[in-house]
Amino acid sequence: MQEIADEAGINKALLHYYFRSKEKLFEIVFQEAFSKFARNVNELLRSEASFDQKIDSFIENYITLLIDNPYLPGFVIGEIGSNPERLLDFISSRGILLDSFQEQVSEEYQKGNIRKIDGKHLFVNIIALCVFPIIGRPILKGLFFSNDNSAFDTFLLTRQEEVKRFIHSSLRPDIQNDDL
Amino acid sequence: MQEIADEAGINKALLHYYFRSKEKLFEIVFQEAFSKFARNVNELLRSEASFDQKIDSFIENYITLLIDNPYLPGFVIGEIGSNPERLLDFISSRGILLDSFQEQVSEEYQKGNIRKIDGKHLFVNIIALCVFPIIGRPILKGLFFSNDNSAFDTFLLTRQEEVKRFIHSSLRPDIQNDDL
DNA sequence: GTCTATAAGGTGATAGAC
DNA sequence: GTCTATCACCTTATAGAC
Repeated sequence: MQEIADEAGINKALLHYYFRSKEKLFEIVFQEAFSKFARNVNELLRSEASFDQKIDSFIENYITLLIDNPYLPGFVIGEIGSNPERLLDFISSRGILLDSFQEQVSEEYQKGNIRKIDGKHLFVNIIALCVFPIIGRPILKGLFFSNDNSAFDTFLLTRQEEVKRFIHSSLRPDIQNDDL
Repeated sequence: MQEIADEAGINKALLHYYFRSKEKLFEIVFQEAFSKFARNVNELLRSEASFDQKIDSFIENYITLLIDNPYLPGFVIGEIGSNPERLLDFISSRGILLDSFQEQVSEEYQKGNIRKIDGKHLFVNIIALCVFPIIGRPILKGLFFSNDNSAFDTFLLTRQEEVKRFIHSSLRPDIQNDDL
């Protein structure tokens, strides 16, 4: 609270006057941050784009969102550690359209467009590939680029294409000859 | 410190008697936890196995390690948030053989065994796919399996095969017909 | 609304009896 | 080695003056 008050150029008492408690302040900030993400996912799942396009634009939007809000993942993970129930309630109530995603995955398989894969795993894989480098930034930046910030930013940007390629490449059906 | 003392059935004073400070205690615990991981990576990179086998056994060992030590990732991420320099020093001094990995990746590409891919991205991808479900456990467990623990444990086990498949499938060279 | 002052409780760490 | 008592400090939160 002290650091937030300093940053805002006011004092702690005023912060409590506005937000009543640390808990309340937290909820407000968290909801705002998180709903960006939920909106992103759900709009996409409902859209009329092809499955490939959906995956591409999800990855693009999501990595851009993460680059613009680099503290969000740490924030969410802290919440996972301290109060997973509240977080889960929050996510569930926003209702991420997971069932819809799983259906779309199995449809694509039946159409022969992708190999067989469990939608749950694919969902986890996509999120993991996008989020992890943001979480691990301080370490990866050090290991890969001797702490050069702009080199790491470039890495994150090339990563957008790389993750798309990685996912699509992995989803190719096992036998490609049908198409030739 | 209070919680640790309670868990150990002693009191805070004795904890300080043994470990001098919270900082010292932390370092000891962290080193022990982390070196399990570093050993794992480095032994593997040095081994004589094929590239495919190395990836497979890394994924297998790593996910097993994470299932057995589910608090490790949260521990490391907390440290990333609070003291990334110390963590980076620690990792660098242990010397994960990143250069060796990158060389092996480009060799495999030149041999035509895999598609072109930046070793850094591949490294990040593999770790991400293994670690993320452990970090996100409380949320994923709720979203996917209505908080059924054993269902989620099964998910993590099937994930070992799934991640291997995902990686290998994604690394297949773009044109497969050469082999036929 | 905004501040100062202060309450109430928790934290890491130490002193000192046993 | 192990405990109790206590310290100096920090945190969230409130009371009350302006």
